[in-house]
Amino acid sequence: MARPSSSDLLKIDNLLCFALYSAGHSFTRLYKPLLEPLGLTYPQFLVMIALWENDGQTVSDIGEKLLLESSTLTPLLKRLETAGLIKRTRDRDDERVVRITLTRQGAALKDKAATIPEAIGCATNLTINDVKKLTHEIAALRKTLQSALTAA
Amino acid sequence: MARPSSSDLLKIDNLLCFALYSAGHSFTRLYKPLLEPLGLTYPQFLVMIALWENDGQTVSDIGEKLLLESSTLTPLLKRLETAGLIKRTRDRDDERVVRITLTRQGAALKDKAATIPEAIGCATNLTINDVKKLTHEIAALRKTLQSALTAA
DNA sequence: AACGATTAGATCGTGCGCGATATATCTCGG
DNA sequence: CCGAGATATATCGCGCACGATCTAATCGTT
Repeated sequence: MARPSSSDLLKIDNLLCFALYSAGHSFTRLYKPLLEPLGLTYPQFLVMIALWENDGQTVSDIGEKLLLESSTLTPLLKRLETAGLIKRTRDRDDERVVRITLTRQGAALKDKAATIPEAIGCATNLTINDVKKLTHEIAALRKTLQSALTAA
Repeated sequence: MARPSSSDLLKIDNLLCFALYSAGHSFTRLYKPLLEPLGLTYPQFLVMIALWENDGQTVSDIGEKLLLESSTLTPLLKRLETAGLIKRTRDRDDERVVRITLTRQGAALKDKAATIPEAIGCATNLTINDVKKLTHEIAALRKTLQSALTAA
């Protein structure tokens, strides 16, 4: 097996990072028409999923889960609050902390969202096991990259 | 093997789309300090790679390659032009078309960039073959998703 | 030649996503 | 109890990323 030349490594189609980048955007485009009826953008959908999984998280809890900064989350959460899906309340015991809780509407939205992952799954044209395997591999890669980042 | 329940499917860590989304961002963060000396952002880097591979492409050529719209590319290309890395010129034969060509500086930047993919490759902690395999799988997935999109 | 339809880019408004910085609150040593 | 640091969130500016819309150029048909 030949060692890859630097010219190979600089081809767009050989770059793992570009594959991830473009596949991620493709997913966002695919989700868009499904999320529109719920009034959610794709990142907002991810935040809602995190909350359905575990209500009452703090801003930084969500940030750790989704790998997002407060500068991204604060405006996004304000939009979700304006939409009536969540409430942002300062923690009594520590006024620095903002705790995010689902409103009744926000919690109810979960049922409408329940059908979405299956529809997306179909579009991937992969078996459930292939999806599982790929998800796991990419998540492991993300962990490796993140630890390389925090080490630096 | 049990059929996955809808509650499983709505867990963030089981979502292929989230794995891609977050791993993509992790890559961007990893590239950032390496691209800073070149004066490039990550999407700008991708455009430069496309041009190093094939100089003189049109805006829509680049858009097709990278799956980006003119509304994204036009401002980005203007920034690259301001930075002196490319030139934007209307095609003589068809004045609607804008052709993107590398300046001497833009072409020269390729040498500096050549070391980056290897540094990134190391950080993935994967073998060259694993990277290749994963890249291929994700690219195939992207193609499936995109064809689902254009079909709709 | 002429005009409707198509095409290539550009522009605009909205929503991420982040680094740098600001503000408010808490913690801890003395 | 007080001030120095630490912590949680917010704010700001910049650069994507996209859909909707605009403009200018080209193409096709008559």
